[in-house]
Amino acid sequence: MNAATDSAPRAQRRLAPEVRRRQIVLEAARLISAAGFNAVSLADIADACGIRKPSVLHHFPSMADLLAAVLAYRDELSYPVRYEVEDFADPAAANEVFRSTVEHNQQQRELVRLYVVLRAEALDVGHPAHGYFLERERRALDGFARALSWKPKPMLAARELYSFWTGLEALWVADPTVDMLEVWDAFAARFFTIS
Amino acid sequence: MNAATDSAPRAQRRLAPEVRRRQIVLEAARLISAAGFNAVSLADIADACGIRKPSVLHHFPSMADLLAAVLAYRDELSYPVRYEVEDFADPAAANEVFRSTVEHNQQQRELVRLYVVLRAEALDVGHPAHGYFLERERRALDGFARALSWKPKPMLAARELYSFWTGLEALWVADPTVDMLEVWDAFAARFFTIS
DNA sequence: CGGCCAATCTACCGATCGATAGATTGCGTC
DNA sequence: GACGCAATCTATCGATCGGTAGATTGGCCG
Repeated sequence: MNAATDSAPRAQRRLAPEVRRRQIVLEAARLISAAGFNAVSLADIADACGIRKPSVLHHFPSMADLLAAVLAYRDELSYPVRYEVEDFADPAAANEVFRSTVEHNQQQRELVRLYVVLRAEALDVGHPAHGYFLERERRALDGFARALSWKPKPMLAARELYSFWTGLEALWVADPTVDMLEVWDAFAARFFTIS
Repeated sequence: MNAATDSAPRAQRRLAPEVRRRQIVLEAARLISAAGFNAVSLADIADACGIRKPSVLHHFPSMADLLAAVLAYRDELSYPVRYEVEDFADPAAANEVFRSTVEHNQQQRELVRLYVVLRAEALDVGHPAHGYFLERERRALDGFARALSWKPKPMLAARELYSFWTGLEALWVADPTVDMLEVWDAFAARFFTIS
């Protein structure tokens, strides 16, 4: 009955700061993506890591700091935003860039869910991630508009594409049986044309 | 300095149960649409109504019951779902029905925001509104597919339309300067065609 | 092997959470 | 004008919230 080597040991286990910090961020991201920031407590995160509340706060001064670290972790894992770099004279090429991102995101359910859940929660001006999503949304729309500069009204097209994009992710998060690529292709077949 | 007739009086004011219940639901809907159910407390709602916490619980046994009443109130105010009744052999007619709903929703910012915020929060299986949105989403998609039965793949088209629809509402909630009708028309010009 | 730094702990804080018990009082009815 | 129902109140509960203070101890370095 010795629990010294169990998966959830009682003994005090030390980890290198960077390792522990990483673990905390990963567990926090997992919990927050499942239920939202407002529904996750310091104790929940500590439990998930097998440590106590003050140990979490030793690595992150406050819950808001931890959330910031989770958002930074999310950015770090996000698909490279090629639509801000490349040239998009060719609609078909633009389509392929967006399409491959959809393909990539379909392998990252937790990260997409984190985005969907936090984005809605952060609509509140008082939410600690409000500013983050304000800025991120602005940059995304600008990038989309640049990638759609061959359209008559690039910003209008960007809003249309961004609406469909985020809506599709939300639908997929709610129902994992949905094939995002199939729905994307149906939309893209009409959207990525010069006419 | 007598506060007896002030807008926030200290004196005990009685209201007819149905009136008080209505007030509580309205204030709860307003607060929840702003910050989400998880961010609103019983005390917040009581304060907004100018009463104490136990008085709120006198009319609604628990917070979950109050949330259910808020959702029922939302349904009651929602635009009549004509796409479940009418015949949609004509794509242009279908477009007009959806379009008028977008037009209507653009006058109901708080209600739309309530939907957007709660929908994301309720992705969590443990959320008190989880079942509500599961059922609602299913019915919406079924209704959309029926209205799009002239499409080669009605359910695929329904998913595409629903993704764009909800995404557009989310974008508009985040940025009220967006003209939903303009973006809708850009999408609909390509979507509601037989080709 | 001894000493030090820091990762983690126990214990606790005041505030707030949703909810309950029971007293008060507004108000319609006879 | 007295009665009784019920809408509202005060007071309080135990649990939990994010966060702090200070003791403990693991593990590296000399």
